[in-house]
Amino acid sequence: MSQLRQLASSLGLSITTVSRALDGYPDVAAKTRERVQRAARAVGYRPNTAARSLRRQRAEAIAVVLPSEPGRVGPPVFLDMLAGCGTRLAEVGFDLMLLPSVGRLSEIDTYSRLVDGRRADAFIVLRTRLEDERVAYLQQRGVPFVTHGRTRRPDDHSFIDGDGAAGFAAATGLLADLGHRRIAHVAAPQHLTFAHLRRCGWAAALAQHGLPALWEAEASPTEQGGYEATRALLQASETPTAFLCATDSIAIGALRALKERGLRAGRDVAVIGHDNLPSTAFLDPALSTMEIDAPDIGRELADLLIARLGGASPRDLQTILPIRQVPRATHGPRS
Amino acid sequence: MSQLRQLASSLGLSITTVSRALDGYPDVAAKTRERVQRAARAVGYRPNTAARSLRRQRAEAIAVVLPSEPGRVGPPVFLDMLAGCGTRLAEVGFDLMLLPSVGRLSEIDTYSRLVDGRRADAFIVLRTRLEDERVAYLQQRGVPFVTHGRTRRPDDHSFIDGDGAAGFAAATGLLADLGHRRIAHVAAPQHLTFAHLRRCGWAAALAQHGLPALWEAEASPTEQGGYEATRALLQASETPTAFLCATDSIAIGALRALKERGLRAGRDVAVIGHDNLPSTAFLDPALSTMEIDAPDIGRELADLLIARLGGASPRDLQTILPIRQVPRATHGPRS
DNA sequence: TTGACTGCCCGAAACGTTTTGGATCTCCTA
DNA sequence: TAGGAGATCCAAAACGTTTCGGGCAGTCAA
Repeated sequence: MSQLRQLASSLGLSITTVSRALDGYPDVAAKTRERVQRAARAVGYRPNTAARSLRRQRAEAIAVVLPSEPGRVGPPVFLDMLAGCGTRLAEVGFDLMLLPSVGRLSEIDTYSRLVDGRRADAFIVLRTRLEDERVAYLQQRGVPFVTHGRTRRPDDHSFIDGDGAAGFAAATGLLADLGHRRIAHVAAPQHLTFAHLRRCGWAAALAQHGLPALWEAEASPTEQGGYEATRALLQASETPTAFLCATDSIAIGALRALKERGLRAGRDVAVIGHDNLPSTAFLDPALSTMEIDAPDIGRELADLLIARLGGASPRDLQTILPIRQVPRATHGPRS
Repeated sequence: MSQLRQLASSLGLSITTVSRALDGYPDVAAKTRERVQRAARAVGYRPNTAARSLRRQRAEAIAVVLPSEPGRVGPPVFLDMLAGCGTRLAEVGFDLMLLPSVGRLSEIDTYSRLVDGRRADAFIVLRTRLEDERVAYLQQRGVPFVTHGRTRRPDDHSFIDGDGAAGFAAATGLLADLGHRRIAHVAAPQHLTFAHLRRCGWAAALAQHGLPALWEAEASPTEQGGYEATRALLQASETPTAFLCATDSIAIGALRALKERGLRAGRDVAVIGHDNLPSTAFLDPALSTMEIDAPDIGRELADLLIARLGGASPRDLQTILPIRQVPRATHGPRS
């Protein structure tokens, strides 16, 4: 016998009344409601999720499809963000589903499985790309979603993002003010929006300062990628005096490549990263970096999603968070 | 109208037959089955998850409750592991749910919500503790689960774990063979099983080599923790010549503390970590470390879970994976 | 006294599947 | 030709909730 039926008969009430009492409907006597709630708590009653979502026509779940680029899944900070996001979602009764997808092809397949099977009510899209087929798919299907990062046309969807362009422009300006004239950018793959925007910030600031954008390399977003790209940049006849790296992982690889050339970061050459990975403060020299200036971006992401599910328009749910510079020892005075 | 009903009527069949055809029952004519499958593929039919799991009495989902210790959620490698695990689980039709839990109290609460609401069919328990109430709860409720890491009495449940004791014993032996006589251990919190076992390995190897276990500190498993603990160890009148760290994060903090004292890792003093974090190969000097020697531990974890759901006994589902030493530049010849 | 209204409660339908327990038809054997 | 054995198929029940559409007293105003 179903739990609810059991509870109802033990109270001498109908399942209707018990259900309504627990859901807080007004047409239940206050006394009855209290009696029901007490009894429910006593036996530890929880409605069966499948039955409830079948009847209610929603899954009470949010899906995150992990974009599995070759190598690493994503920056470690994803896990913290998802934790914060899940905590907030739990407050309003939603659970978080984590779906890894292997190939590029299976990515949309995973989405459609979740949408068609009504397994998820909304989506979180990570690592957005300039042209993002996931966004296109969800828009076409009319499923609510929020992206972490923008796309080329961010106007028509809800997103949360750091102001990478401003952050990288500021860092570039900082380097220029220190006297650097040959400022290189070690970029992440440009189809990723965050990488594109960071590069834009760098390029814009160079133009503003009348400096040439001659030194630039695209790296896979790993230490190895940063290492290789930096070595390539050091082949030039005139080598850069500053290396603005798209991520801290890239910067760590860059530091290694520079040291192998006998260049001391923070003295002979400047290096700045982005993400403020936990380890960067303990490197020697400590890495100058930057980070999104928000206490809990996962929670903010969840808030956007909740508002979206509540019917708010995507246009009103677009958050760009400021970037905070974290100057340490590697952006050094020099040139 | 339900999708299934629609599909059935468009084919001139009953929903029973369509359902059975898709599920591969033998009492459907081969011709009919093929016709049904083709039609289902054409319209992109997917059974409604809620309805299916209501009827089938299982959620087709596995839950991971993230233990949120203060500070960081867990080692970044968790995300990769979960991705591998989810990929394997998806192959047999299970989805992965990620549930962050805030306080210690809400942890069991989260478990019971999922169990009572039949939201998950099985659990993955991360960061096991010597005395683990989560394990006790799941055992008492009779819910299948697999832990990542052992408990004090691992015999009665299924787990996957690295052989931390052997790995740390081997590393200690390596240091002893290099001539180190004062080998310190910078431990992680000892209520965590992995930390306990690593410390056991260190202590056992010291005893075997007739060396004293005099230098030891417990650190929170972060760079900051390693930094502080190492500084404390350096206060001793006779300071250690080798620092065996429970994790790479701790080791990175240790490296910093040592450098501040003018001690060069790999020359004046030896440091070894564990986890082989992506950045450790690019540090200068590159960190000597170790790691679990398995291509995809997440997938193996999923395999255990699948076997467990298939009815296998927990005793037959216990995997201890070997640890591979990753010697680099910091375990240096010296003493 | 009657009718409308309110406060509280309940029976039954509905959600979209899976599965039980036959029903029908054909073919084969005795 | 009867009857049994297979091969296909299907109607209806079931899963455990939520919610629609009343029903029944009691109260209040006319």
